[in-house]
Amino acid sequence: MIEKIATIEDVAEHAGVSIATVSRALHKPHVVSESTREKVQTAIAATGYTANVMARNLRLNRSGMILLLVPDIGNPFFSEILSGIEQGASKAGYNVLIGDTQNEPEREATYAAYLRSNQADAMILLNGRLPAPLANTPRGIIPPVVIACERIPGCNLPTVIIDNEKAAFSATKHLLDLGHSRIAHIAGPASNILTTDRVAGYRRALAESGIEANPSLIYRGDFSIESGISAARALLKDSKNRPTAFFCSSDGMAIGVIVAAKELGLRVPHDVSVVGFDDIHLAANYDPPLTTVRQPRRRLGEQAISLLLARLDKTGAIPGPAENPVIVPTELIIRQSTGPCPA
Amino acid sequence: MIEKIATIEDVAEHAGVSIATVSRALHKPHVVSESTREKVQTAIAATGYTANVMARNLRLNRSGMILLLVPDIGNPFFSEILSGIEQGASKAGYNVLIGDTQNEPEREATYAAYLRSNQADAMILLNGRLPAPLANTPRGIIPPVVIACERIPGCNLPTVIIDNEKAAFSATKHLLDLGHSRIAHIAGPASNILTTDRVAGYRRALAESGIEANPSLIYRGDFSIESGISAARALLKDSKNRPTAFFCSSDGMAIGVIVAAKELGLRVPHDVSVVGFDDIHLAANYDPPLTTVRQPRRRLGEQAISLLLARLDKTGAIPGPAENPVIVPTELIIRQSTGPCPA
DNA sequence: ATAATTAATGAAAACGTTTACACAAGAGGC
DNA sequence: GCCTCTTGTGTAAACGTTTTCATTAATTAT
Repeated sequence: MIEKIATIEDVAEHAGVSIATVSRALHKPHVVSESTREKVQTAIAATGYTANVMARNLRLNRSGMILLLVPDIGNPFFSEILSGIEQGASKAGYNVLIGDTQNEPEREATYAAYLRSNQADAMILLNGRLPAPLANTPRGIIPPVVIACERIPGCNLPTVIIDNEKAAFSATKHLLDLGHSRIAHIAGPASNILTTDRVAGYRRALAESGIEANPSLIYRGDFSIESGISAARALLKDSKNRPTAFFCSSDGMAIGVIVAAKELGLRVPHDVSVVGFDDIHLAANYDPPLTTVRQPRRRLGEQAISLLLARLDKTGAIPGPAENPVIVPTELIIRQSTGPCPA
Repeated sequence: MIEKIATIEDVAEHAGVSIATVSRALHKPHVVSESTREKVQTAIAATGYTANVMARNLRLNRSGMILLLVPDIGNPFFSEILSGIEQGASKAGYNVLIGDTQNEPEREATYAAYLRSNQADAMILLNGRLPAPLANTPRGIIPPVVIACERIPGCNLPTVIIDNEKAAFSATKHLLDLGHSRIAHIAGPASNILTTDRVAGYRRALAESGIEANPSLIYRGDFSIESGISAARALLKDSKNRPTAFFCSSDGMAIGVIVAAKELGLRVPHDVSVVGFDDIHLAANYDPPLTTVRQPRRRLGEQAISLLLARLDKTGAIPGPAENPVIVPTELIIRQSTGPCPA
């Protein structure tokens, strides 16, 4: 007994109509008479017909797929953004295909080619870099791409981000207000625009308090717990003029700093204050609960998908980037990892 | 200037050959003469041709898509499994489409329908439940589906899991060996087979030590930190005969227990020992570092995809579940959240 | 009554591929 | 010189849809 999947032709035959009528009964019911509509319905039930989406998409010249490029799907930071995107996409009848690029330009290029090969209708970039095939798009043609999380300088595609400079400023300001002056900054990777923006905010806050930024207090990590640990170990070694506070560019690195501080017998926040970035779920339940900059991750995803859907709707119209980039607000969440500067 | 994407026909014309030859030059190079192969190559370069994957897939009657059903993509537990799957899949030329079911049977059914509608060639289930459309597959027809993480009783599809009973046994045994006898168990949701298996392992360990399991020491959570907190609050309230140790069915709940214990001024492990499950990345860096059962998540994913690929290869052959289920070994990682029972 | 409109349907083209089949030309064996 | 093989290529059918266009029947307007 061979499994034969029913096609539209089987349905047509069973209902005694043409395949065109079956198709219309499904997609433009108002244009087909009630009696035949019923016949088609029973035929569909009888044959167990399910439309072949691939054939449909080929005809319609769309894939129904939105490609999402993320640097690392394992990072919980991205999963909530993803969730916001997924929800908006599926409401609009799209599926979200996740491309885990692992920060490799090669993989980015491979995925970006999906746009050309009709495997995806549009793309959202969370990776902060324009894939090669996209970079040399002919002038005047705007690809269906939205950038989220990290702005890409010199690229005027629709973008939704947070104000990293401002967020870093307020985090640093919080530490200054607590009386700290030796404030270290554990930054992200150098290649990252995030890093530049946050360092700038950190610097501005110090400057406004009349403090000259000390380059030896800026350390470069990679957002991971481990990089936070090693940064803190290095910075806290010299017990004489060690920093009394850390502003970290991710919650992971902040946790790393706390781990290292405890290792050295330092209490947080009594001896050392620590501010993170992102407000991952665990931040509230770490010991001590983390003071951090909350990124509205779900909102970020929602905004990104809605920008993209708008772009896909206007078939030929200029997708006016009226206010580009879209900026979603952050919030400094003060918990118990920060306290007054020790005497 | 209208953007016109080159088709195989454009290439054929440009090279002065038929479209059949172009197709062959691409997929069966040995069968076409060297000179035309070169002509085709230059034509491709000149036109900027990229094959339309959708058309190709329609013709070949495949989608190149593997559907992965997960209950919650936001859970970091799944992301490493995903990573293992993704790697194997992309090596075999497949893409992985993630279906976040949010534990809703409706969404599971919607996604499972992708198999019928040719949007996916195969499916991997991490959600521990057979989607409705799959449940009534005609006898004798084995759908291209692999189950991972949670076995589904009465379902003999290829499965790859850990031995939950045994893992729970060894975790509980570890606590017994430390002298604990009032050992609480924070279990997972009742609907979950995991829960049953782990409770059984917990019970067996107690029984082997001649301890009768006390039903009031078994609490039901949902794997979240929050549920761990409320379970521990309830169990630790009665300071008289409170448990001295907790075996938790997830690291999240274990962290919750620790949060609650600290809240009450109890020290871990001095006053209370805690064992988790999963060994998520943070477990090693929590305070204290968590004793936990390590699940080889990447291996789990790799095994699942390799089972699936094997199934997809043998076109009609019986995918002999020679050893079904495949069991990947777990490991008890002893860190500092467990210690001897207080006097 | 007849012309003009509307409503419902079917035939066939199209989407961009892959591949079964047919065919032509050249190579080799007798 | 003829038959057979091999090699390379083209023609056309198929994959399962949607949609344009034409056709018929039924309704309305004149």
